[in-house]
Amino acid sequence: MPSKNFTIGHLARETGTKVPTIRYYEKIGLLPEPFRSAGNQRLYGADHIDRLAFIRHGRDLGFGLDAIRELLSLTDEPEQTCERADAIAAQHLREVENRIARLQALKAELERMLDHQCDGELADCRVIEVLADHRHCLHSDHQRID
Amino acid sequence: MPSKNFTIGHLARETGTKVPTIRYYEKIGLLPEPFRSAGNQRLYGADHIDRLAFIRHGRDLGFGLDAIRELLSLTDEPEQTCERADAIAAQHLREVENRIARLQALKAELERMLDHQCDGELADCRVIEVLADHRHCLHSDHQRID
DNA sequence: CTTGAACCTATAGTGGCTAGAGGTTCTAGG
DNA sequence: CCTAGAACCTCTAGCCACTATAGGTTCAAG
Repeated sequence: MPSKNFTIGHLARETGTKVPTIRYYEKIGLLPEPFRSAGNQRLYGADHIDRLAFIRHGRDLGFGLDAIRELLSLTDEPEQTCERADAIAAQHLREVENRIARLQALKAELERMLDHQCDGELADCRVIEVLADHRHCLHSDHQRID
Repeated sequence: MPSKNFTIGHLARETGTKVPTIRYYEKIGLLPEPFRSAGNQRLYGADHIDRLAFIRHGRDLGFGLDAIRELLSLTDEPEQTCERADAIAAQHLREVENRIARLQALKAELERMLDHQCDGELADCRVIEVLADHRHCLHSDHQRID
């Protein structure tokens, strides 16, 4: 029987997570409900640390909670092959690459906008001008960010 | 007196915006309340098209609605210098650059994770392994994305 | 006069938390 | 044993920028 020693504050410090975030993960079923003390306070064990660290690391790598949920469920069936885990990671990599590409197009456009340093009045301001008229843009087919 | 001819659907098509988004912009005070028809339907004029196009273009370039709100208010006082508009755009450019840098670190980490193609069982899966143990990462000091 | 598209309002949901109110429990010191 | 204050509890609302749904009204064409 593993030790059930940690308070939620300990778990938070141990994993670099904020306390409300831990309760949030529990509410959405990402962390199992822990035991409670006589006074109704949550008591965690080492297995919770591991699971939460896994989640946080997934978040650090930009995975969404749904992806993390699936990756967690995969670890519960270790007889499976890597196939699904690799697919999830590869899909995420593709999304990250897409976002980088879109942000780089944005960066170029913003730099172009700022290149024309105008010290004059706002009526001649390049920034405002570009915003007011889409035709000033190189690529008018931006996709929404985020 | 300018013509007040367009329905909200026209304005939406004209600017590539969804109808509920236009109503949302009105609610948060980004678009002025338009005239209404006898039957209470919104009627827009050319000035609304310009203003909405400005907003959408700002969004395409990744500006937040607060930044756009300020840029719009600048255009109402054209005797101002470009200084503030340039500062807003420069600040946004810096944020975009930061996001690109963070995403590129992420991309490298994900590629490293997927490099080790494992056809074996999930117990040996590199993806899971890395997620389960932060020490597998090159940089353990990721900042949260978004 | 009827059909159906487009409009109206109002509310709730998205993701991933975060902040606050208002109350209880635990722990250390006196 | 008592008290102060830190840490815990639940519940609700807020963030961004929309998007979706429900349930109703108005408008244009046939």
